[in-house]
Parts: sequence; C-alpha cells; structure tokens
Amino acid sequence: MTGETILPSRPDVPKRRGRQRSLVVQAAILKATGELLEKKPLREITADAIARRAGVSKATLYKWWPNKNLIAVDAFEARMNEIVPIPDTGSAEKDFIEQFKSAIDFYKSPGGRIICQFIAEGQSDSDLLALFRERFVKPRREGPRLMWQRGVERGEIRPDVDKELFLDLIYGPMIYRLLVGHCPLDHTQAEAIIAAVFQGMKAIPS
Amino acid sequence: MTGETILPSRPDVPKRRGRQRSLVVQAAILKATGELLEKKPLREITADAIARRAGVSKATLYKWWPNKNLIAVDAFEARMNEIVPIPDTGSAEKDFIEQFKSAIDFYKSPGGRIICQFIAEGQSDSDLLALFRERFVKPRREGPRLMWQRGVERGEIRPDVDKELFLDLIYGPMIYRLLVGHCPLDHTQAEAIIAAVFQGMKAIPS
Amino acid sequence: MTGETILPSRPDVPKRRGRQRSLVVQAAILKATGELLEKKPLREITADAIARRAGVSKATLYKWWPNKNLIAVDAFEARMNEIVPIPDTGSAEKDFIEQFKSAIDFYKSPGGRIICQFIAEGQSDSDLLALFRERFVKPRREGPRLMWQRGVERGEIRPDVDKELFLDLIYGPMIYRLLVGHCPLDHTQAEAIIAAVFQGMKAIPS
Amino acid sequence: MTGETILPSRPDVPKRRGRQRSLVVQAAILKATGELLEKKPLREITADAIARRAGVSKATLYKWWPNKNLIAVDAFEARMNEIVPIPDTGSAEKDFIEQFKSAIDFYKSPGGRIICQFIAEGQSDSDLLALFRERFVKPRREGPRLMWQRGVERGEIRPDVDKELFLDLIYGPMIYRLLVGHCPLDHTQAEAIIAAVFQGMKAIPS
DNA sequence: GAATAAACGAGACGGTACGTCTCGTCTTATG
DNA sequence: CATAAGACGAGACGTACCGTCTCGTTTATTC
Repeated sequence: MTGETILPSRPDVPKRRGRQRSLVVQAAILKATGELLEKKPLREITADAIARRAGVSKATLYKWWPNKNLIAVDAFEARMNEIVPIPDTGSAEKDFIEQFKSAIDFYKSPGGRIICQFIAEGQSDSDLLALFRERFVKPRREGPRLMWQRGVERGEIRPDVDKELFLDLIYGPMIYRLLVGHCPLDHTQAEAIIAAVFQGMKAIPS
Repeated sequence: MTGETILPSRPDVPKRRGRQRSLVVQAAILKATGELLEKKPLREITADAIARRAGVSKATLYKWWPNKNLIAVDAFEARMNEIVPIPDTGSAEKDFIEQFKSAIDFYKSPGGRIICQFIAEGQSDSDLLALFRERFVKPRREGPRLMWQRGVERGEIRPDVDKELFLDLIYGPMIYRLLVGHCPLDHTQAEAIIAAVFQGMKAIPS
Repeated sequence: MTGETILPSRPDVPKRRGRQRSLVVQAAILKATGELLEKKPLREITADAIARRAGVSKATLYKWWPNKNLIAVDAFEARMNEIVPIPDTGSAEKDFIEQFKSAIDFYKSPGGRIICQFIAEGQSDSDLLALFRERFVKPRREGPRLMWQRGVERGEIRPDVDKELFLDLIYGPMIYRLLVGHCPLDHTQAEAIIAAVFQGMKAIPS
Repeated sequence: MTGETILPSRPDVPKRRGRQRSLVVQAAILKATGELLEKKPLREITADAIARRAGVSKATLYKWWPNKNLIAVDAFEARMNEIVPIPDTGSAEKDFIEQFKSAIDFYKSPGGRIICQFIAEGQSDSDLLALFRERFVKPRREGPRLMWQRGVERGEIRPDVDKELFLDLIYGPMIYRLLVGHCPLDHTQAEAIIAAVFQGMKAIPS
C-alpha cells in the first residue's frame, strides 16, 4: 500500500474506534520526505531520517509503506499536483515547442531531477518503477496527448503513427540526454528536436 | 584510476622499482566482477563478493579502483570489445532499421540490462556516469555515426540536422522505453521508430 | 557506559518509552566473552568473534560498550563475584601467608592470567585501566585490608605504616614476578615474602 | 635474531659472498624506532612508519627482526647504554633511598614509560618478554645487587634473605603502582617503602 | 673484468579486524 | 490499540596494519 488511499481523506466516513491520528501522521511523513527530497538525492535519504524529521516512529513508516522509495513517490506526488497548463497556440508544432521547453526547464530543475532518481532507483525496484509509471508517466503524458489529438484533428499531424510513439519520439531524446548528459539540453535543442520530429530526417529531393 | 590504463601494457616503458602490479590479479578482479554482473544487478554486488570470488584482498580492490561501480565499468568493457559490425545495405534507412533491431536485442539481453544499471547508478555517482559516457556511449555511437555519414553523402539524410540530434532521435526513445517500460520495444517498434524519424510527423497535405 | 549499570536492575525506576535493553542479549554477550577469555588471550579476541558467539549484532556491542576491552571487564567480573574468604588464624602473619598462597594460585591460573592481560592492555587504554582499578583492585584489596586491620588491633602489625603501602609491599613483588617472570613464584616464595615483609631486611645487631 | 648480533662486528670473520649487511641501514632503523618511541606508545607504532622514517624497505625490517617489538627493544637499548651510577653513601639504606628515588624518576619519565609498554606487550609476546628480561631487567638489577652486597658485607642487611627477593620487595611495589596507578609514587613514597622494607612490618613489642 | 650472490628500495598483495552505517523487524510503555 | 521510542540481527562499508612476496638495483666477493 502507498499513502495514496488516504489522500481523499473523506471526512464523512465514520471514524474508527481508537486513535485517529493517522492522517496527521501520514501527512507529517509525506511532508518530511518531500523536504528531504529537496535537500538530498533519494539514495541518500534514510528511513531513520524521515522518521526523525516527521517525529514519527520508524515502525509507522513500514506499517504504511513497504520501503522509503514508495514513500518518496507519494511525497513527490503530493507536491506535484499543480496542473501544468498546456498551451494552445493554434499550431500543434508551436504547442509542442512551448510545452517541450517548459518540460525541459522542469526536468532540469531540482524537482525534475527527482524524476531521474525514480527512474534510476526503479531499475532495481520494480514496484517503484511500476508506481512511477502509473503516477507520473501516465498522467504527465495526458497534456501532450491532448495536444497531439488537436494536431491530428486539425490535420497537422499524421494520424497513422501511434500516439505513444509520437510522444516518445519527443520525450525520449530529452530523457536520454537528461540521464546520460552526453549532449546539451536547452531551448535551442528543444526547437531543433520538435522541428526534426515534425519534418523528418529524410533529405528533400530537390 | 581505473584498470584501463594497464590494458595497453606497453612493454617498452621502463618498469618501476617495486613489485609490479599483477596483471593476473587485475584480470581475476575483472573476471570475477564480470561473472557477478551476469548473475545479479550491480547494486547487489558487494566489494566483498568481488574480492572473495577473485581470491583477492579487498584492499587491493580499493587500491586500484575507488569503488565497485568503476570496477564494473572496466569489467563490462572487457567483455564488450567485440566490434558490432554495422550493416551496409545501400539504403541508410534500411541500415538503421537493421542496426536498431540488433541494438534493441542487445539492450534487452542480460548484457544490455547492465547498461541500464550503469545509467541508474550513474544518477548518484557522477564519476561512473562520466566514465560510462566515455567508454560506452561515445564508442558505441561511432557505428551509427558512420551510417549517418553515408546517408548524408548519398543524399538520403538531411545534412542540416545535427548528427547527435539525429542519433538521439532514434536511440532516445529506445533508452526511454527500456528504462521506464511504459511501452513495448521490439522489432516492429524498431521499424516504426525509424520510419517515423525518417518521414517526420507532419501530416502530408493531400 | 559499561553493562554494570544494568546489573542492579532497579525495578522502581520508571522504564523508558521504547523497547527495553534486552538482558538476555547483554547476558549472552558477557557469557560469550567470558568463554572466549578462557580460550584465548584478550588481545586475540575480536569484536566479531564475540558477536558471532553471542548470536548478536556487532552494532549492539558497540552500542553498549565502547570497545571489547570494557566488555571483557564486565564479563570477567561476572565470573568473579564469588567472595574469596579470608583466613582468620589468630595470627596476622599466618593469615597473610595463607591468603597470599591462594592469591598466587589464582593469579597463576588461567583466570588469574586474565588479570595480567587487563593490566597489559590498560597500558594503552586508560579507560580500561581505570575500570580495572575500580572493579578489581579496589574490591580485592578489601580482604587483605581487613586482615591488616585485625593485625594492627592485635598489636601484631605496626600501625604507623600506611595500609596501602603495606599491601603493595606484599602484592607488588607478586605482580612484578607474575608479569615479568624473572623469578619463581610459588608457595615457598609466598612464605619468604611474607616473612621478609614482617621481619624487615635490617640485619639484627647481634 | 635481533640486531644485537651485528654490534660486535667482528672484522676477522670471513665475509660472505654477496653484498654485506649495511650498518647504516641498521642504525637508521634503530634511530627511527627510537624517535618514534619518544612520540607515541609502542602499540601505535607501525612497521610501515618505522620503514618510512628510516628510509628503508619494510622487507629489510622483517629480514633482521621478527617483528617491530623486537626492533623496539634494540632501539631502546641503544638509547639506554648510559650507565646509571649507583650511590655509595656508606649506608645501604641511604644508598637504596637515593637509587630508588632516581629509579622512580626514570620510570615516570617518557623513557621509563616505555619499559611499562614492554612489559605490557610482553604479556602477549613471550619473545619480547624474554628479551626484555635479558636486556633490561637483568642488567639494571646489577647496580642494586651491588648495593645489596655492600650492605650485607657491612652487616647492615640480613644475609639470610634471598637477594632477588630483597630487590623485588623494593622494586615490586614500584612497578605495581607504576602499571596500575592505584597509589601515588614519588620521593616520599620512596623513602617510606625503603624504610618499611628495612624495618619490617612487625609491631615492636614495647 | 665478468660472474655471482646477497642486501636493499619500492611497493603490491592476501588476510583480517576495525568501528560505522542502514535496513527492516521486533518489543515495550504511553496516550 | 495505534504510536513513539528505540533495541536488535544482519551484513556491507572503506580503512588500517600485518607479514610476505616479487621486482629491479646496488654493492660486494669470488673466479
């Protein structure tokens, strides 16, 4: 289980007998973890540190989450619920350029770096990776998916290419460069990538 | 330092005074590490295990390598020196399809999975990441780079798009799917990706 | 801190919040250490060996004791609480001869040899030496002190010589020979030493 | 073997075939060890440190000495060859008081503390202890032995008490207090000990 | 003078213990 | 009875020192 289930925090539910502190405790844990994530990489955050900072027993941590990685997912999600507005310029390519630029800005920011850490840790923690896909990849692809949809409807984007492939064509290079750092990644690159994706690499027969 | 420096083993260099660094020992360490890498993920490999398996003192490990990750790089490289032949069908697109398919096969194999682990560990070990770029990313991009060159010369590939960007457009989506696993990655996908990269996403005005 | 503080086990003290220090664990550590002390010299006993034998984590050792020497003190004390009865023959000199003989027997036994090891290790571990004085030297001198008292009261021993000096006059030569081994140390010597101490070395003017 | 054997340096002995043992090297080792002994306790001196300071290979150390403790004995002896003059006041008791005071001064000095370390290390290194007896205990008892002799001849000291026992009666308490530190040890104590040894502990029947 | 042999420096090496750290579980007293 | 406090077993970490070994160099004796 991950804390997610408590987030709706339905106040109408008849309260259980006994102690009701749960929600306070869960929130404290997520808050503490979120703060720690800002200060140090996921790998260096210890369960003890989370418990200490949250003023919570370590046993409580393990009661609600199987390990600290999954706490981090919940904690990170809690700070990520701001909806990223998707642009609507009337041109799919321009929409993507704009969105892609702000995506790059985000992924290069401290907050975005945490995403990389989830992918990294996910390589040896399949639960984490699965949750990451569910909670971050899927929802965050919704906006671009909509932009793609509009582009197809407006006849700007080829309808015969798989939507997911289209998205990976754009975000794949970004993630790759972000993780490996073999090439720069900035607004200039953003425009070049979008242009390349749209125009294709085939030489125009002149 | 990483073991690399001993590999050239220039016999003309005047040997130092004391006991010479034992090539047998270095080889045993790399061999042991390589074998362990086949059996378990990098994260689960311990310095003790390498030392034990190689019949070597732990101090010797730390004398020559700063940590086990960099041993793993050297060990993995030692098993990777087979040159991947690049296809030459006469068509750049066909060349890329073929090469891309075998790249995917490799990255999905146990050996290729180790690459993912390097990227993962590299997120919290910048020395590892730098070495990884130098030893794996750079050399392995040589083949595709040549294929790109030929494609440009034959007038099949646009010369005005940065070579590195072109490569990331192809391999970025692969790495992304490999690491995150949100979409399938097989020969069919390989063809679709190459086709998309070449033809571009812009709808053909009919 | 050394385990001592738990031994009185005052049940009236309000217990702390969390899990209590396990007496079973402490006992196992002391038992294991005691058994090891019987088999090998203190210097050759390792923290790992104690932990392994006690079925205990090494961290637990270091949590309660700063190092293995102080564990050994506690362990040794635990096996030493048998009170050595002091003789009461009516003659101070005879009392001392008897007590001194059994002291020598003890110090030459495996158990007594441990005392020498404490003194030896104490030369480079002042905490150990201080604890040794407090736990062994002081209590074990009580009996002889009482014998001295009786001798003084009965008018057999000069009251004007410092009690501690008197004791060192007897036990000093024993310790010296025990540690350095330059001269024999047996019951015959015991009698000779006591006689010499009582009668003095001054030639009797005839 | 310990370096001692080279000291006689018999030049008539037919020299062996190869390169000769370098006296410079031996001297450098002893000098370096002596200097280290002044700065830190024997236990903390490492073979590497000696080798480094002497500008000598560690192998050379182990070629001529079985371990660092025995080097230390040789090194310490080299700085100890000053002959301690024994007093001759005409009174044995006064002689002993004077000699005992300067003995205490020495044993409490940094140099004298090394003696304690030899005894301490000797408890787990019988070679060291044997050598210590031979090189230090035996020769340093010569002076007091002579004083005893004169006292006996002058009719001041009882001739029927074993000479060694007499010496231990004096130096035993000193060593004991020196090693264990349970009682003070100074010039006042020196006088009291000698007085007690001479006069005996028996109450004078009045 | 060349061959031979040991001493020597440098320093690599296997072994072993150190004391610390984090993990995830378990126990106990408190609210 | 859910928690906090925190003890605990397991086991990896990277460091330190030990005493041995293997080189290449130096210094002497012997042929």
